[in-house]
Amino acid sequence: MGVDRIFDNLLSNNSLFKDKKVLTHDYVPENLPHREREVSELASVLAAALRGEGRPSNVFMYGKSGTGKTVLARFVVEKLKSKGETLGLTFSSAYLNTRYRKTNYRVLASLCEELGGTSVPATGLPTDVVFDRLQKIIDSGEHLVVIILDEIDWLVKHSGDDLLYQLTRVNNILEKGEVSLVGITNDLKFREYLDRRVISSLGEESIVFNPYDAEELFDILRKRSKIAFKSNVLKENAIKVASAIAAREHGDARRAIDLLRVAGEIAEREKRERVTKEEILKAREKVEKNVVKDTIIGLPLQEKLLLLALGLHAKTGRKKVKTGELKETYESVCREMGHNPVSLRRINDLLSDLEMLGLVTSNVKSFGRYGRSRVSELEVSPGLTVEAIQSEKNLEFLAEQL
DNA sequence: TGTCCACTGGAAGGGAGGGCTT
DNA sequence: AAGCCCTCCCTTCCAGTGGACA
Repeated sequence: MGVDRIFDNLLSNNSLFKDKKVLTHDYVPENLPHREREVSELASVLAAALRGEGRPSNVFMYGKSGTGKTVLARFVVEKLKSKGETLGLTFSSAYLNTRYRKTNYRVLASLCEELGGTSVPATGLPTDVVFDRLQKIIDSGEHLVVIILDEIDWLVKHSGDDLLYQLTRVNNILEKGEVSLVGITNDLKFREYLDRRVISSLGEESIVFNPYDAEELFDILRKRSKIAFKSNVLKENAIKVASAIAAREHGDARRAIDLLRVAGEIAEREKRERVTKEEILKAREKVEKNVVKDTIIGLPLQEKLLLLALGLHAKTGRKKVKTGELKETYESVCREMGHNPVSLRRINDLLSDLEMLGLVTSNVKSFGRYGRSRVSELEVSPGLTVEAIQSEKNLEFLAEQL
């Protein structure tokens, strides 16, 4: 096939999608079916700003992944901004996921960038200087700023709740601007990590999100697919299957939407004219794999090496490993690859990280006379781990041995 | 009942990479 | 350019600990 024709084929191939972006994660729909209660709860809190009743309370939103917390927060804040506009009021907002920016410094830097459009150097500045900058930015606006902190548990587990405390207190210092915080977490026990003074000011209001059931998912998927796919492409039965699958996985709407998108892509590639149950089932496997793979690919080198060591243990049949044993394997992996191993103390921290990502489970267990250790276990298939890690060139060799 | 193992996890500090001030 | 101070990632040090075993 001539090079010039490679793309011809892909382009001429009649797409099954009408508007594919409707099936991506950052798409915010026109309305949020089955979340009317939550929408009105958040809206009624934020409405204080519209009524001129001063700063709205900080809000805390809990619920498992894919229950609509993130999209709802963005949705309501957007509505608030546009309603404000009609009343001649200005609001601004910032959205930040602390899973990827989990130090105080980086959170503040991101907020400065998003609210003030000024870039902050990656390191070098004292954190309190960045905090001052943020304060000035907010104050110069002379209006309410809504800060949405998603997956806020990552920040707190990694850096403590000092920053959160400072942010809840910042209104006392600000002269003109005001801040309302919307914290989002899928860790239902999150409160336990917080200092009481933070709970009392951050948890002024809280909204709990329950998982969607199969019927609700079906309805959501049907509405989305009407916009996303050309007519008669997606069979009703396929939507049923997708919603049933997602309902079983704690009602994760995001996963369900992924299923539709990937199923559509599979059908296109296989040059089908319809998306059926078959494609959904194929998509299911692929989506699961992709989530895990992307997570692993994004890992720092040392965590990948650790994961490989866990993979080696899983391969030899002893899935549960004490940290001491894991360290031996990990060190031989490092030797093989020509990397310097990190200390035992550091391994512990890395394991905690991997556990938060859901790639590993671990429990501290006592073996009485034989000491006390964390027992870790790989939660994903060793094969998939290797596949993902192979993308890192210099690890290929070792990965082959698994 | 006490001992003692094999760690865990907090605290402090070092050095690489970097910005700000003079 | 020098000197200072910062963050981030990591190390070193160490007190603390659950429970099998003597």
